Parts: sequence; structure tokens; C-alpha cells
Amino acid sequence: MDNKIKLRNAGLRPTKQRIIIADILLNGFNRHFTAENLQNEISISGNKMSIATVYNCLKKFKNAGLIKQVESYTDTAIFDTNNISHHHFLNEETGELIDINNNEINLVKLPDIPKGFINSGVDVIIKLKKNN
Amino acid sequence: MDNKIKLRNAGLRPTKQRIIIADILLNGFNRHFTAENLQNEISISGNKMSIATVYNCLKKFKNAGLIKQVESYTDTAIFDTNNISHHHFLNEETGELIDINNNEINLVKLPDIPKGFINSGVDVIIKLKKNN
DNA sequence: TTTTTACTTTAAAATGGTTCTAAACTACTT
DNA sequence: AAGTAGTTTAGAACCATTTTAAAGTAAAAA
Ligand SMILES: [Mn+2]
Ligand SMILES: [Mn+2]
Ligand SMILES: [Zn+2]
Ligand SMILES: [Zn+2]
Repeated sequence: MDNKIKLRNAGLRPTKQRIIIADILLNGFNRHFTAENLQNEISISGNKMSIATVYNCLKKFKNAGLIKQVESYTDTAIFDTNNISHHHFLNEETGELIDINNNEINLVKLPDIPKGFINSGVDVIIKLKKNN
Repeated sequence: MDNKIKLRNAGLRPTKQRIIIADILLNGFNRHFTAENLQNEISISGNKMSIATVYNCLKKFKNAGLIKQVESYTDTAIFDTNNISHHHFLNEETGELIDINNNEINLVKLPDIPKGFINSGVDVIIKLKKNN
């Protein structure tokens, strides 16, 4: 894998652990996941990693822009491998998230940004509940 | 105060504690707050309430539709007295939220809702960062 | 290559927000 | 007034996340 190079390009030292995680997360298939989800996938891949390292790596990956964290009021942090700006459906009952491409939403009117600030990203969450 | 009546109309038994909270929250001025913020305001008002009761009441108020909880990836739950459907600016550095009226945002295009579900609310969060 | 340095991983403990427990209390009904 | 169902509370428990500090490792310097 050239995930070693991806990590270096992101300014991260390519440790054994980060490569394991990059191999799982940066394979082109997008997903939403928790730290615990990831630790399970690491186990399934035949490796073992402390939960502290999983969290450390997720923070580094996030700050490096390799993954994102999703806004949600669940008590568990949810991460997202889809780096392209996009939005979400949120199943309020299960917490499941589904991606919405930016081109499926059109925000034609935005409020004035408060003085001294700039818009650093817009998140749209469409909450879903079961029909009937 | 007719907060006693407001509570009854919301289907909540108007206990001493709920009236204290209603007097603080339901005064017409909208705000975003945490459970701890509220407990402090209760102290300032000359009263005393266990944190368990603060959480119990917030959950009841929320389920009764008197307040809302805001989507946010901070580790602390943020509640909102503004019941009218609206959106938020989020200062990413401080976590501060500012209301955006619905009429300041115009979503002209929405994606198809997944089969079997209905749209139960759209939240727009405009993240802010300091300009230069 | 060896040495040095800074960074990373880890198990275990700590933290902090939130929920649970179970006993005392209180609003409402009869 | 008595009964009952719901509420409050202190403190314990819970659980996701962070911290600690010691051991390990990648990169830089010599
Ligand atoms: Mn959250
Ligand atoms: Mn927490
Ligand atoms: Zn996504
Ligand atoms: Zn608001």
C-alpha cells in the first residue's frame, strides 16, 4: 500500500499502527464509524491496538484532514472517511448516517456572516423518522 | 408566574423544581445552555437543585417540546430555549452558538428522502472561524 | 552505523458528563 | 385523610474519552 506515502504527505509519521488504520480507512470506500468500531475492525484484520492509540490516531488523522468528525448529539463520537464536503441524513432512532452529495442540496440564500468571522463550512443534517 | 400553567399544558406536573427552571428558561429570551450553566443560574436565583434533577427536568422539558437539544460534537449537551425551527452559526473555537432564523436560509433543493422515512427536520450549521 | 532526539504507543488510572439507584418526599386523586 | 403515582436527591455507577508515565520506535544527527 502507498498509505505510508499518504501519511507522510499528510505530515504524519507512518508508524505501524497508523498504517494499519490507514489500510482500513483509506481504501476508497466511505464510511461512518466510532473509535470502538475501528478497534473491532483492527482486531478482525488480525492486529491489536490499544483504545488510547485508536483515539490518538483518529485525532491526528482528523487534524491532518484525512478524516472528519460528524456533528451529532449521540454520546459517542462518529468519524467519517468522506473528506469531500457533503451532508447527511440522520436516522434519529438508530443514529445511522447516510451521505448526501453537495450537489443534491442547494442553499441559495445564506445569512450574513458575523463581523470578524468567515464561513468555514456548512453542515446540513436532514433528520429522518419512520414513515407511519 | 403562569409557568405553572405552561407546565401543565405541556403535560408536566408543576413541581417546585420545574417551576424554578421554567422561570429561568421560559421568559421569552432565547439562549443556549448546558445542564451545568442552568444549575449555576438556579444557584444565582437563590435556589439549590441536584444535578440529577436538572438533567431529569431537561429531559422532560425536551420530550414535552418546551426546549430542544442542539446537534454539536462537543462533549457536553447543549440545550436551546428557541423552540421555533431555526439554524445555527457555530464558533468552532469557543463552541458558542448563534441563532439563524429560518427565513435567512433558503434550501431550494433537497435530496429524495429514503424509502420508508419522512423528513423530520433539517438542521443547518454554519461553522465560523476567525477572519485572519 | 551509532547515537541522539523527538515522537508514539500502551496499560492503567483519571476525568467528566450523564444516568442509575433506592430511599425520602410531594403533587394529585379518591 | 389516605392512598398512589410521580419526583427529587445524594451518591454510586457508567462509559466515552483523555491523561499519565514508562517503554518503544522512527527520523535526524553525528
Ligand atoms: Mn455530542
Ligand atoms: Mn462524555
Ligand atoms: Zn458522511
Ligand atoms: Zn438556537
